[in-house]
Amino acid sequence: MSGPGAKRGRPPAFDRTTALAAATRLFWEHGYEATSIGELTRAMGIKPGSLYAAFGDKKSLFKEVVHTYGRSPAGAFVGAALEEEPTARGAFRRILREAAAVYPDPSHPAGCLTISAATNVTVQDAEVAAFLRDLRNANLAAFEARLKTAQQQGELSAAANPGALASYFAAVIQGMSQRARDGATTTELTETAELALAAWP
Amino acid sequence: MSGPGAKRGRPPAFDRTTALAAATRLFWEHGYEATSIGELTRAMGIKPGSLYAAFGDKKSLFKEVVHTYGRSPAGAFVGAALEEEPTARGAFRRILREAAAVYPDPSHPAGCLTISAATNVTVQDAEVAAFLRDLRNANLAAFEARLKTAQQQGELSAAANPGALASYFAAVIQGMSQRARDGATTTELTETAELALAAWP
DNA sequence: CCATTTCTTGAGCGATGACTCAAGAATGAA
DNA sequence: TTCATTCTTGAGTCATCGCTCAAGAAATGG
Repeated sequence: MSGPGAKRGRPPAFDRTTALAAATRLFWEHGYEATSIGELTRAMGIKPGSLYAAFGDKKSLFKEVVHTYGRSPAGAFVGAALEEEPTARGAFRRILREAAAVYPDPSHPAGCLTISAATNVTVQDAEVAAFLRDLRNANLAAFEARLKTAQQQGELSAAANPGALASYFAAVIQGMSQRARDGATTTELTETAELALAAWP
Repeated sequence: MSGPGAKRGRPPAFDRTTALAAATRLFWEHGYEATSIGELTRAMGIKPGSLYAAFGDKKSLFKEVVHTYGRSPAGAFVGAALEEEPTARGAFRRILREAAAVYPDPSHPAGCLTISAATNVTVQDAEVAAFLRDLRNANLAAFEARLKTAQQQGELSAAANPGALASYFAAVIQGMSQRARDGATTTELTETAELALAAWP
C-alpha cells in the first residue's frame, strides 16, 4: 500500500528546509566566497555529494538561499511595508523602524544578507555580486515608484524629489545594516531611523 | 665615490609607492580575501619573492595599504573636515558633500576602502575584518566627540543627542559608500547628502 | 679585482578551494 | 525475491591559495 505522495528510491536523510537554513546563516554571516563547501556541509550535516545532488553547485545554493531569505520575515519586511502601509511616509517610517529592530536581532546574523553577502568577490564570481546589486537597485526603484505614486496622490508635494528621497532612504537603510554588523544596537539604530525621518519634506 | 644616501646591494627594480598604489586599487575594488597574491604581483609588476621581501605577508601589505589610504585625499577628507571646520554643522556638511564627490569618482574604485574592503572574510581572517571595523568605530567616536564639543560650546542645543547624531551620520556615510559601489552618481549622492543634513536639529 | 649586500627570479611547497564519481545502502514496485 | 530508483559515502580530481627558497644578478666597499 502506497500513498499518492510516495516517492521511489532511498529517502533523503536530511530535512531540506533546515539544511537551507543552516546554509543561510553561514552565507549571511561570512558572505558568498568566504563560506566554503566544507563549512556548508558540516553545518548542514551532509556530505558534498548530497549537497550537489540536492542544490546544484555553490552559486545555485546561494541563489536559493537569497530567494528564501527574501520570503522570510527578516528579508520581506521592506516589501510588506511598501504594500501594506496606506501612506508613503508611513511605509518608510515602518521600514526604518523595523530595520532597526531586525538588523541587530541576535537570533540571526547581523544586518541584511542582500546588502552584505557579496561585497568582496573575485572576478570569476562577479555574477554573484551583480545578482545582489540588481536586487538592491530593484529595491531602490520600488522606493522611487512608491514615492512617485505618493506625489501623484498629493501626499508628497510637487516640489519634492522622489528619486532623491528614494536614494536617500536606500543609503540610510544600507548604512544601518553596516552599523548593525559593526555592533550597533536596536536602541542606537532606532535613533538613527527617527533622525532619518526628519528629512521627510 | 659614493653619495651619503648610497645604499649597498642591488637596488629595487620597482617603485615602492607605485606598487603600493596598485595594491590599493585591487584591495579597494575587490576587498582583502578576493584579491590574490597572484593578482597583486601582476598588478604591481613584481614576483612573489619581491612582494614578501618588501611588504611582509598579505596582512601586512593590506594594513600598509589601509594606512596610506587613510593619509590620501580620498581617505583623509573626513578627519580634515572635523579638524578644519569651525562649526560641527559645517564639518558634517562638508564631509557629506565631499563623500558625494569622492565616492563615485571614476579615477579610483567606488566607495570607501575602509568601509567595504573586509566585509566578507573567512574565520581565519577575522582579524582583518576587526581591524577595519575598529577604524570605522573610531570614526564614529570622533563624530560623537565633535558633536559633544559643539554642544558644550552652545552650537548644538542641550536637547540634542550627540551619540544618536553621530550614529546617524556614520550610517548615512556608510550607506553612501555602498550606493556609490552600486552605481550612484555624484549628483544622486549630493541630493542624499543635502537630505541627510535636514536632520540637523 | 673580489667580497659583501640586496634584490629578482622561477620553481615548488603544503593546504585548501569547488566539485565528481563509483560503490553501497535504503526504499517502492513487480 | 529481484529490480529499479534514489540517496549517502569516501576517496579523489584539478586548480589555486598564500608563501618559501636556493640560485643568480646588480649594486657598493675595499
